[in-house]
Amino acid sequence: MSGHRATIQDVARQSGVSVATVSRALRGKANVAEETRAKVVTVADRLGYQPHTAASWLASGKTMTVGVAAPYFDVWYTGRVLAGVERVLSDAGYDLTVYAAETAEQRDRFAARSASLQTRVDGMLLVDFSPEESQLARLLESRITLVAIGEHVDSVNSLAIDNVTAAIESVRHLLALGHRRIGLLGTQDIHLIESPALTARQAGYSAALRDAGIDPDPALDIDCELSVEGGAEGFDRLLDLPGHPTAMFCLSDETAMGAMGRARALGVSVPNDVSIIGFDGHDLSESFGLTTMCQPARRIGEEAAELLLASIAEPTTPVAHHTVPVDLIVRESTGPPAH
Amino acid sequence: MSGHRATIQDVARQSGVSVATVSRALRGKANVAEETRAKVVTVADRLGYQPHTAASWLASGKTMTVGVAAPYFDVWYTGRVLAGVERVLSDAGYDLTVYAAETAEQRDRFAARSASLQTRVDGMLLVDFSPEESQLARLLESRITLVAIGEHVDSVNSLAIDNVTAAIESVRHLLALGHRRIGLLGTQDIHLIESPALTARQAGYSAALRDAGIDPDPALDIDCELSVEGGAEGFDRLLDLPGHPTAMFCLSDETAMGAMGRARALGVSVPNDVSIIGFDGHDLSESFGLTTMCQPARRIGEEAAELLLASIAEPTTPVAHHTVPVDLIVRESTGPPAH
DNA sequence: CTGAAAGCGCTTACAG
DNA sequence: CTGAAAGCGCTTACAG
Repeated sequence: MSGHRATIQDVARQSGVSVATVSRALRGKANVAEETRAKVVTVADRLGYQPHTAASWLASGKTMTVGVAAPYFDVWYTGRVLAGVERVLSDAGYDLTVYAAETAEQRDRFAARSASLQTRVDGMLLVDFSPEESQLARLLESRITLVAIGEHVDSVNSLAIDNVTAAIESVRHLLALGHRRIGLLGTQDIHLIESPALTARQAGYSAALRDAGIDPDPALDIDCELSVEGGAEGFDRLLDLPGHPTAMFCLSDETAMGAMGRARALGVSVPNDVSIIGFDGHDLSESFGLTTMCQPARRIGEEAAELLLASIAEPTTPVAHHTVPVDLIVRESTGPPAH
Repeated sequence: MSGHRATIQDVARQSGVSVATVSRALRGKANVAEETRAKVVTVADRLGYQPHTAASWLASGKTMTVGVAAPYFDVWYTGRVLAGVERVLSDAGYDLTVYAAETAEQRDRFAARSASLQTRVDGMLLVDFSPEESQLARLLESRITLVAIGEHVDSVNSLAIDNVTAAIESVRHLLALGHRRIGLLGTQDIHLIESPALTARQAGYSAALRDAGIDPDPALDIDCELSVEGGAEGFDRLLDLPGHPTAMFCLSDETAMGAMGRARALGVSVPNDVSIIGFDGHDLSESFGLTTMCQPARRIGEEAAELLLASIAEPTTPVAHHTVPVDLIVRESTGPPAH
């Protein structure tokens, strides 16, 4: 009414019952006379009453909030996962609080807050965030319900693709076309933050080559940023190499499309002069004619959120690691090497 | 220690002071003996004490959390804005809670929660979310500190580009090249949720045409989705038209790139057969050689967050509307019509 | 500089 | 089915 928030006291007073009854009535608990409930609801509506968030949290111990720690909210993969997570959570009545966790410092700060996060969220999603031992220890100690996305973390529920196998399959596609010198683009975060997902893809790349009797050439490992710009820059670096590769395996589609854009600008023909393969299944990969290893990012977000909700509801469920299938989509950006 | 969270009581007991002093010491308030503070900090560290989130909120009235309501977290623009917002907020010690607000129903649900949001966040960012009258009323009534991004909302601080002028400039570029039949792609959300930003761009499109003595042809207004897929579909629809346009103004870069991808697949030459211009300045627009109206999405997010923090700190500041400049970048996707 | 006390606004056994 | 009361864990005037 008159400018200030209505409290449960106001509702109680105006409906002539106790605050305990108001609480029960409004939260749909049993043991409230239908008549009483109707009266309380009417008054609450009229006053525009909604419970004080912090007061409910404090009294009930539940926050109806889930946190998600992820790197780079402006990257396609993260955005997709986030959209999936958000849909499932909001359907279930949960709010979503986001935490940037790309740099080592951010991750540390995040883990250091574990104790207070425990009282801030009911559960936490970790996207491409493989905590260091000390970070994991804090997180586990705080007993926050956790689900890891994109990486298998010991003693934590997780949902991820098999990056090694996916990378092997990608590189084998290039090998089968006849390529022998295959570059690797986008390994910067392997060195910067030891991203396990990327490290696994790198391992798959090496394994596939070795399996074909080829020794991975360190000179072909380009540690450019995993981004459009990084891909463009990496493409240049790879082209400058004496005896440049005839194919490039890019660790993300954004990197791959950056490389293709650079090729277009330079008049380098894809795939005739150089084949390019990406990783993600980005919306735009089809428009680019990009061959890519498709992962269902949005679905991953949804499933992870469902897993988290289930494990919030049933905290004793044993830890499980789920693997999500991927799918190689061959398009025009890959072909046999020239001559 | 022994499995359970340490409370301020534990710290008080073990450091031999009152909880009031612990609170002051840990929150860096003045009027605490340096010696006392040191002791308290030591004990708190040893116990891994961190304040209970809800208890602080309830007692202090501050949540150190900001909310952002935005449509489509997996769209480039939203992701960029979000990344900018996140950076500024986390630097300032604020958390970020996200609310999806794309459908009319989501927006309604969101506005209906105003009273509880007031106790959940210290301020709120509204991205491309021009509330209906009743929604705005609730929001204002709840006295949440608001900043609108992308659209000017009456009686709310805002930060936006000038969509009308930007669209006029885009279309004039095509007119100057000699185009007379210019299609418009991506107007679906104008009809679905009356997106004011898109409506403004549409208005600019019409104004530029009329100004050149051309009557906008409703048949050239394609209400496809503002997305890669939508662009591809819209491209087909436009091409199927008898006497199809020689140029297409796409309301987002994703739409434009979807259209370009379709052109590539069909063997339609851009810009020789048809010119395409986008809107956004998407990372990949350069790789595509796409002419586009560039808006500094990340910067917009950062500035809006700064604005919000300032107005949380100084709630009495008068309402202001800020306009952010845009920049037309001409690339290869636009050229003179073939005739 | 420090402590005792009130208060923030709910939820939840516990009685009845 | 309902109410009185304790308790959730802090912060913040108010005294001293």
